[in-house]
Amino acid sequence: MARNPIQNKRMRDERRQAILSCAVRLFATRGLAATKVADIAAAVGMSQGLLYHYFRSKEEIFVEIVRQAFERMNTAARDLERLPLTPRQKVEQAATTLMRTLEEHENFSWISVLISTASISDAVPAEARAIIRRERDVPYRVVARLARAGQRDGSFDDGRPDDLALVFWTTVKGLALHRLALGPTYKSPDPRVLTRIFFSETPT
Amino acid sequence: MARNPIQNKRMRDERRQAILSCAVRLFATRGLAATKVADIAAAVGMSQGLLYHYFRSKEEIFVEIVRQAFERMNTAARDLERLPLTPRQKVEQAATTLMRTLEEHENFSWISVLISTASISDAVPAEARAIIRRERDVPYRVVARLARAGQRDGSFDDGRPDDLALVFWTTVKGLALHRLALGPTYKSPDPRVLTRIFFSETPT
DNA sequence: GTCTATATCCAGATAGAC
DNA sequence: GTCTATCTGGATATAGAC
Repeated sequence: MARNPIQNKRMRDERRQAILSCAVRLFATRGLAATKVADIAAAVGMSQGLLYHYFRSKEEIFVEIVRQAFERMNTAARDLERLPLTPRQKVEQAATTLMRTLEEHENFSWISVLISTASISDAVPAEARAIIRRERDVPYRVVARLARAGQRDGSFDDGRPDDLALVFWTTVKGLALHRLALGPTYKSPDPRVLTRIFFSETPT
Repeated sequence: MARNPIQNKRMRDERRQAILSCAVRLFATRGLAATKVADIAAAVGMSQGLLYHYFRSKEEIFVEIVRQAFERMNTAARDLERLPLTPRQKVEQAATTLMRTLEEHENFSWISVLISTASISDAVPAEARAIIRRERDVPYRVVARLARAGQRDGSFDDGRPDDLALVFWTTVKGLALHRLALGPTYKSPDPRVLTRIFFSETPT
């Protein structure tokens, strides 16, 4: 019974995703170097040898995680920008969504921390570093453009748009870090602590 | 010519500090596991073997860094709290000092990142984890008390004090991360992005 | 105190049976 | 595709000369 080669590929892709999602948690909590291939294999429930049929090396797994993370994050940022909403509504939606995601999807925090630490590490694969350098500015630029638009239409307070975007995202990254440090105890703050960066009061 | 045993101890302590300050940078940028003892020894300019006359292991170096970092940070936080200033002035001073430190002393960012990542890692020595659990809340509590005081005397806006403290410190930690990611390009934002967490406008 | 040399261990990657 | 067994390199920590 010869199997469909397309189905074969799909099963292979699913297996690769399973490996990636187990590895994210380990890389984020232990770092690349301290994570053993044996740990990843155990987490996903396969032998160490088999793992090498899906990825050529531990580093390749890491690079693939970084690649996918930026793809999703930057797509989401650009999608938000295109929605038919006012700058103020976009910022409010972003803040609410981020606070909720932070609470509900632990995975978001893991990936955030993984990228954050990889950004400053010189112990990550060169290819990962290249992706990071190329992609990391996108969400900052989207928020900076939002800030500029909101200041133009008068609904935002003053402040350098680049500064505001910086504080916005560093707060999100900081909260992700905090969320993991606290574990299940964590409760996201009111989204207004984020929107307040851009405008003081919130009358609808 | 027999040497003074007190002088001997002082020289030994200085040497230990030199090792620690070299190791901070390496641990922060590579993580504990990826930092080789040989790297630390090379950075401080001694042989690998000699390093073991000052510390029993790589992990002991790490623990000592964490211990000293919390000692300094928490002392500074408690000192600020005791100054004869209004809550508003204390927050403004903290924000200004932190933004300036961030820009001028790269070391602050390294230590901040080291502690942040160590807080969520389960690949750090148990003793380091114990210190972190015991000490990490101190700065949050100081700022939360400040927020409460400022709300009582009417100079701060509303908002849950714990939320405000959380956002304050996560922003600082996030900026430290960003500062290292950017390198010399980095320029701190206006301190008002921090004070704005507590009160909207800044008339003297 | 300082070095060089080395014992020991452990993890990444591979080979080859099923 | 999946496993077990193994090769190999490299890093920690120690030993011992100076």
